[in-house]
Amino acid sequence: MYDVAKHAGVSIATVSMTFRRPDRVKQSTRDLVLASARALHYVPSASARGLADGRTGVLGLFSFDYLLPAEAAVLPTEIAFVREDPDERCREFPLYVDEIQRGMELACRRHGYALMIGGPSRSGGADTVTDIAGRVDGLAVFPQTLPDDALERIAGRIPVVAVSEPPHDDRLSHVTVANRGGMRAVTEHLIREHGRRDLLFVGGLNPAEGRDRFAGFRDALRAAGLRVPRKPLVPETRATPSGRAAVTLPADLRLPEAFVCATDDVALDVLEILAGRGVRVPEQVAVTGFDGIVAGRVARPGLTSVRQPMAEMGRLVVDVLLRHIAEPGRAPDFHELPVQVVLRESCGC
Amino acid sequence: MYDVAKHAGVSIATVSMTFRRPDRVKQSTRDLVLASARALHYVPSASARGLADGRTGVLGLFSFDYLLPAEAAVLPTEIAFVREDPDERCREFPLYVDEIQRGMELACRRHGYALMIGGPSRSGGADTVTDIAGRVDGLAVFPQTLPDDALERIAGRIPVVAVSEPPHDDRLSHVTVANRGGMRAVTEHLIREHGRRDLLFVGGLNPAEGRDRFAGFRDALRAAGLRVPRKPLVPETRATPSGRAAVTLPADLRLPEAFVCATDDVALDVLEILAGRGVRVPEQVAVTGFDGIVAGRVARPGLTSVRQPMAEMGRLVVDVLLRHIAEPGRAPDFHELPVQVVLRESCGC
DNA sequence: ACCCAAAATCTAAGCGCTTAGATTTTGAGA
DNA sequence: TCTCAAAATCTAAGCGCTTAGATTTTGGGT
Repeated sequence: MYDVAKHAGVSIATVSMTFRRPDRVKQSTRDLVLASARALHYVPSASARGLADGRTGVLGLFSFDYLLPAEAAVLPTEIAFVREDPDERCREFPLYVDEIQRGMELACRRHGYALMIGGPSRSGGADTVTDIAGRVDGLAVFPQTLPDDALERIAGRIPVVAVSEPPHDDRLSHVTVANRGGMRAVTEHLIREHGRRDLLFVGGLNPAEGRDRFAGFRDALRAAGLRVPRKPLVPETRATPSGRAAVTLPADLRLPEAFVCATDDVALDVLEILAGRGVRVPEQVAVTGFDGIVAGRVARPGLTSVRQPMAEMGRLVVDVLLRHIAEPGRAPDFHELPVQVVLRESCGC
Repeated sequence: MYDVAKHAGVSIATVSMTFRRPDRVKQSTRDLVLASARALHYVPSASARGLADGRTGVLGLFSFDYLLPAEAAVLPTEIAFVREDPDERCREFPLYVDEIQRGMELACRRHGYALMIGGPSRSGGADTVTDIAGRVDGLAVFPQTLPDDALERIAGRIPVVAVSEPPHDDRLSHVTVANRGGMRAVTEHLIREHGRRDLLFVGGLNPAEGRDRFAGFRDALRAAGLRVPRKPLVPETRATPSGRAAVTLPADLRLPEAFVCATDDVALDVLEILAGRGVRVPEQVAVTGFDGIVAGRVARPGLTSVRQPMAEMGRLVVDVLLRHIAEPGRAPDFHELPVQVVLRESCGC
């Protein structure tokens, strides 16, 4: 900036004004400054600006600790022909968090913010997060990515919204979905439309979310006058070749009339296990999921699921952050968005 | 930091050292400082650090100007049941750029960098990009997002790599794929394995990329001794209800034995048009795409395509950026990655 | 030609950190 | 107990911007 000022024969304040408040600078001066900036390849330092005016113009997203594929996949140097890509690929991307992220990207762009994406790395989560937190004006975090005390520390400095997580800390804003109602709806569908009465709930990996969904499952059974189980089936997991944690089912498991799964991820694993055991879905047993991820439509049979409005969630997360940035000290917001039951083949439809 | 220093009874230099070079601080002092930091909810300012040491620890991605969906989608407040989601949804996400982005995310995280995502917004591209450029240590840009002069201006300040774009400026690093060889391979597959001899190349929306792919198409025809067309069919586009630009085909178009499309996006539009006209694929005509996007596997029939190694590209982009950051003044890198032909039903397989 | 408010521009004080280089503390060895 | 190099800590000078408030310029009215 000093160079531009010298080149244009003005003070640095004028250069700054030219960019920040062009209306306050005489036309001729403005042109002069802009010409100099162009000539010198001037790129303003966002760090300096952020330091000077106390805001960065960036929102942050602290995302999952994705499995990090092996350092360098060995690529064929020749052009290869493959019959079909393994289903596995869709299981890793896009997940529902990716769709929420996309929603945030769009919303950020619309509001003139950039989005910074980080997540826990092997070096340990707490450090990385203050790293991110120090760069942004507001932060969205996915569940299970951060210890609560780190969250609160950050929330004391900048707005934080917990995404896709049942409210568990009233000092944080929350954006979540109708986990309970959605699960109840899909369960009732199985009962009413497909006459299934022997339903088994298969739990997921996130206990908090799963709790609400299990409650919805029980609501449906209770309303239908069926026996209401006390606990979900909590499956074991194993690591797939690619490193993903996949659910396993006991070999001697009695086959219910339907597996009601806490997440699509679990449901897809269940579908795979059943296929491996020669069990036909939905003829012998129905399977449903929750989330509405892309892999659910690629699967055969197509997975009946409860879709979260992910893009909308992302948008809302940004709205909430911006609102709290504009209005510091505002009380935390709480939003629960509606869901949609997507009927495909795996429920019997 | 000043508060932490006061609270711990040390100088700010010691606080800084505690975080940057812990080995240079006595154990007892370090504990004291960390305790104070925790007590005061200290979150270091990345702006200040970036300003002081000249690097931000962030890589940037300047991405497409996605179509921005209408402000607030009206969500049902009741739980709705839908039979299936329209294909349209997969057409918008994830695109191949999203998969590259994901590759960058992972690579960034592995190297302790954060990733900042921005793109042109309605307010005009050139401003936003210096905005992004000023925040990062290196920048990846997708094709057609920026005027060349803006790119060069930035490249004069920080490393820039053009992603998925044939080299067209030797002052920039490039990461691209075997567009020509890949297209030749899939075309030869149609000719050799399926006996198609009357092939029509349908151009895409990115002329530069399309040029190489068309060249590969011609290579295959020439090698097979078939008549080699001078030009691709460049289709008109129309806006879909959701705002996407979809390809159209002349109503009186003579049906070839195969549509060889420059991108999956075009190929999927072609599939849809053909379905609308009652033409059976692949029985009456084969269709192939290029890119390997997720929507291609969701489509019926499954789309035969040439898959780019997108995750790998993202990883490589990050490698190139980091290399140039570590070694300023290094000459631009150029990488062309191999592709894979994915055979599904639309080619007749 | 002169006055004076409005417009344009400038001066200078930070913003919160990093890091040479200066200063103080430490503790092993005499 | 004293010495002195090594270890620990501190002082202070920026990093490149923003923005009050001070100063200068402008130009319409007399």
